[in-house]
Amino acid sequence: MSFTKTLTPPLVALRHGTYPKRFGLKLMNLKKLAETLNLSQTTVSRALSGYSDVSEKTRVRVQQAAELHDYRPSKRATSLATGRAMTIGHVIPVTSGHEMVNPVFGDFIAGAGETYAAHGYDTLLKLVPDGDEERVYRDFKSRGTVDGIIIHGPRMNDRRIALLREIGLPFVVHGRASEIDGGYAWLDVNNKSAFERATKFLLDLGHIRIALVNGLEEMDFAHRRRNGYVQALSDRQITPDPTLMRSEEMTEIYGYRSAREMLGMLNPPTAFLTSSMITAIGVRRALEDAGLKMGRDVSVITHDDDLSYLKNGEGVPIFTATRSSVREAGRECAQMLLDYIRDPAMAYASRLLEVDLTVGHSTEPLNEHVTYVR
Amino acid sequence: MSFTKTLTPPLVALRHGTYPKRFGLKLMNLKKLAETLNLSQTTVSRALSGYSDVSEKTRVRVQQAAELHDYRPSKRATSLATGRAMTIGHVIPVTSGHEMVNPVFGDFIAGAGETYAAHGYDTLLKLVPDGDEERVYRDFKSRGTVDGIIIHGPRMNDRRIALLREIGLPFVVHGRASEIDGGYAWLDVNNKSAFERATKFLLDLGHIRIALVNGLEEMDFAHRRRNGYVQALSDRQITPDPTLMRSEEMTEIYGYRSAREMLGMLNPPTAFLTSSMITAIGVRRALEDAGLKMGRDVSVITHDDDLSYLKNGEGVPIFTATRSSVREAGRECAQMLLDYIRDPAMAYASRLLEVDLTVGHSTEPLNEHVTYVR
DNA sequence: GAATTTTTCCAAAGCGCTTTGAGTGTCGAT
DNA sequence: ATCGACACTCAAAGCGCTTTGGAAAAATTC
Repeated sequence: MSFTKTLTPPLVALRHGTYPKRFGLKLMNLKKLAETLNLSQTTVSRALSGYSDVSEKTRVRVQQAAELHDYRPSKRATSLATGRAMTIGHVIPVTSGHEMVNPVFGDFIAGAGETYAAHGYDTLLKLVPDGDEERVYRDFKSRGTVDGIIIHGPRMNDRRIALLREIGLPFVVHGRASEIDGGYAWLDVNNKSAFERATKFLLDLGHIRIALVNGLEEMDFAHRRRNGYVQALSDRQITPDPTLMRSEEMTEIYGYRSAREMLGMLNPPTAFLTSSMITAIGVRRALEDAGLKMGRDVSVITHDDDLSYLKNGEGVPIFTATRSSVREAGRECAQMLLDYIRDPAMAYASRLLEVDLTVGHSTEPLNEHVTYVR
Repeated sequence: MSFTKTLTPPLVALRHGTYPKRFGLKLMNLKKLAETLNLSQTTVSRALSGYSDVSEKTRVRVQQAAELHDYRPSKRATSLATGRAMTIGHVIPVTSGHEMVNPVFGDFIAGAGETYAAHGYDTLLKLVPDGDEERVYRDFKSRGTVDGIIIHGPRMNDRRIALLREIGLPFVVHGRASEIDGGYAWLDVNNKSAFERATKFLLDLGHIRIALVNGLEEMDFAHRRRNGYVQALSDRQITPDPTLMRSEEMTEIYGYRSAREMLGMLNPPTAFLTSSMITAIGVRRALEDAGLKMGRDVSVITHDDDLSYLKNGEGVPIFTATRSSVREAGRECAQMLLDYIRDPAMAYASRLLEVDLTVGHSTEPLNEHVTYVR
């Protein structure tokens, strides 16, 4: 009797023998532990789970034995028996062409991870090429890999939301999807208000030609930021100039290139509004290349996600910025999801975080006497 | 009969009812599918797994039914039955005080994730406070949560390596641990050679006072880089000047502060060697604040992990750099680990990646006539 | 056409846990 | 002595899969 497998991975993963010899013999399990203690599996299990069911004396005895034999219930078996994976999935869309892991993601997941860990949940990371999301979600659901997921980087009219509702997988959106009315849980930064305030701040300093170096506008957050920017200009009867607005993936290079191009215009901007610190750094580099001093000659405001490795200066910030901690957002999103998993009958929660507008060295009143070297 | 649980989470997670009603009824499972098809569970299972055991005709029939009912075998049940979790763990140490998720991590895991996905493995992310590692590893092992792990940020004489060997959990180290001889699988960048070459390059340009703005020196990679730097100087009969060497977490601020301080010295450095792009950007900012032009006045070389959101310029790089793609490292580490899990009898593999030294705008021959404004 | 091999299918045992429903023993109250 | 109440403990039934060891049916050989 010998069989072969014809299907190839990844359709079906390769099978090997049982668990490697090199890595130790069989582990302790509930059955053996119960035998050792002369107790039933039930009692041992309940003792370790802390049910009032079992006497204090027995519980202590069981716990000590468990410790002694380094026993912990198998996650696989527990989750099969309980029907809960005790795992949360994070799905990160990976757009081919410009594959990149958004730098804010690290801090977000650090925040979320704290919350999960405190509740006994694990974090599953899934990088998903555009278009594959549906397959992944359905897979999560039918294979029971995770108990819920967090959606990153929502697009404007994100199809994923309807999809997940249909599939029936608990989820919380980090951000929002415009044009989809309610019916899902989300946590977002008040992007519109943030950029409206930032723009007004620049206007108050006398700047009129304000450039917007935004993220990709199919991303919901970028769209909202743009709305805030346009709103502020309109409120002062200024017609937004399309040549001053850019929209791309927020890299350093993009900031540099955009600023460089705009500074080369006949009627260049006197202030920049950027969507990330990295991009702002690129803008700054372009300014310096052009012999301009940030602040004195040209003002810059950026959104700042308060990333751990990219603090906005010590004391007075380098950049005037609209700040909102993405790590904190992670913590809160995670809590929302866990609450929701615990009680799915709960109303959909949503939370809108206001930003701080902190003034740094990068903004000053309009300087009329800047010479642009072209 | 009513029981209560006395232990509190997270020691024991709260129990709830079965899976939420809101999220759909019971899913299709093997038993039901087999009934539907008038076949045994065995046959259905084997058909879906592609064993030669079952006839082509039946296999097609089964696969179509599976598709129709959106059936996929439960991951929980499969992994209990096979004894394999089909999950790889990534353990990221989180040092309290300066909690930060290293920015290179995102790209590394993007690379590793590609490899895992291609082999049907999931990625589990675990942020672990310093000192908790042992508990986490033992937990992984005894609960069977993962099939293997990748170790990040090895320290010089990292205790984790011996520990994991003792516990018997397959692992691959991203980096190395000096002073531990063999007996484990690793993949590392040739840090010593990289920094030795970079230093020689600067020496060849006439620079003598070269500052080293390094990562934390308890990190193995930083230690090796320093060795390379010292080696290059010694080879030219230059005694390393301790006042020109810094070692800290690689943030932008740190680069700025270090450069600022050193530029204020009586005998300031004419070139900087930094351990990350982010730090180099800080150095650059300090130079500009001091009215110096990078390249012309002061040279800078940095290590560049080739991060997706922080490319080193277009065309001619901004910074002369020792480059090595951390995403590629992720891919390779993952492959090593999977190979190892597949065949634990395999010899421990190791791989040393050489770096490219690419010349950019940030290095020029020593300029004797720089005026330092203090 | 009988004997043998090959192909195709299956019943049942396990993987290691949780949980239900019930049983035993003790104790104060009747 | 009997009863219910309470405190402990347990056997057994799942959870949803994979895999072993056959067995029946079909194809091949002699």
